[in-house]
Amino acid sequence: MEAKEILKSHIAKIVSLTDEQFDYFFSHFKKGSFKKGQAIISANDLVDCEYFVVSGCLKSFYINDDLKMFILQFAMPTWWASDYNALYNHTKATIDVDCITDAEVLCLTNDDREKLCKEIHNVEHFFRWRTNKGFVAAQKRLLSFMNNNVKYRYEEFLNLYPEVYNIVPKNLIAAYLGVSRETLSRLYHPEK
Amino acid sequence: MEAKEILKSHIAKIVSLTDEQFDYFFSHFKKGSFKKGQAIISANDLVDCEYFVVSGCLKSFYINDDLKMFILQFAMPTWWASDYNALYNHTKATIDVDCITDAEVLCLTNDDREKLCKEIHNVEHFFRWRTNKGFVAAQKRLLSFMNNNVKYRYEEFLNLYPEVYNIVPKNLIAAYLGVSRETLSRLYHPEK
DNA sequence: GTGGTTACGTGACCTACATCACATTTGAGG
DNA sequence: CCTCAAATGTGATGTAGGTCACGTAACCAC
Repeated sequence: MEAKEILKSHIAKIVSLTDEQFDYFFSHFKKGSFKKGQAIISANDLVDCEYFVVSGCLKSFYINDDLKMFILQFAMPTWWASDYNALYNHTKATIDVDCITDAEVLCLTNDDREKLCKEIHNVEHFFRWRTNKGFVAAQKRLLSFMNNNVKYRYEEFLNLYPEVYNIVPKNLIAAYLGVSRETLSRLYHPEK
Repeated sequence: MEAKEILKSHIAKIVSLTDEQFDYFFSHFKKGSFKKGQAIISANDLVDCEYFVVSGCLKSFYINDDLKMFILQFAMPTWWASDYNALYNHTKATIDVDCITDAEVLCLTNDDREKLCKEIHNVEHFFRWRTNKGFVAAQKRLLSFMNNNVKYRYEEFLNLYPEVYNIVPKNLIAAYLGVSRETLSRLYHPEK
């Protein structure tokens, strides 16, 4: 399936756009192809786009002063990624986005999104819906963080994102769970 | 200032509504008054409203099987609160919302919000903006959780929400930070 | 007032997870 | 098919923060 079709059916699940509306909407996206390991956003960049994943897998992550990595989000096909804090507030990136596998994405600038939201009411509805989802997911993850130990969170992750689990190395899953890779390893290889 | 004025100036910071539009918008809200300690949403309730705080302070929180409390959010005047997961997905509440102090709120049902978002484009814009803010804040908190120790997070909280810090007892702040009240106490009373 | 609930302080001890160190396996690229 | 880097396993040891226990102080409600 083409990038355009993938985006179209993704949007259609939430709002109805006429073909003309969708074509107009789509005309604001720019295709991008990236290789495994390649950076899409780097800390201190100016961020002006968000990225819709057509194929492959991205991660968005923060690197702290000790060079420890924390993964905010994985992004599989039909998911969106960016440094939303930087994007919305026109500040420099504090997080990185890069490719876990080769990936194709569709880029949409912040300005174009805002323009489209103004011009097409249903587009604004779509983006509101999407953020609502993201907000609820983030709150759930926060609660799980406070409430559950690593083992539970690991299994929860496995159930929630089996398709990610199958692609992503365990050290990255550890970085998503906020735990050391050693501890994660010991979880499913109980010593002795 | 009246509830209506407070809501009006809160909205006006983000979008412009005509007076007629705002009056119509406002006509969908129902006033509510609650006493300190009173529950607004209880786990297993059906949730059909979200709440705009006019005065006082609310908390939304989860109680786990060991009866330990985790605070998702405080809500001061002009902030919004609900069990958004339950509200958006029409499921039963898994979190509670109650009053830390006497409080006045404006209630808006989910159906009315959706109706208003459809009818008035700018209203949809406002709610998209609001959730964007919430999403970014939740992601920041998540990162801080993974990256920083309790002491740092406590000070961060203090800087971010000084007005909450002055109202709310420390055991609730501990529940927000996801830490035991004993540990929090030892932080600023370093034992000799 | 007084009694009782809620907030807060602090010591002793426990535990989940981090860190460091090193060995082993895997897999992608030449 | 080889090589080298990345991913993974595992032991020893350290530590932030939890839990339990108990005591004091502050604040209602009556």
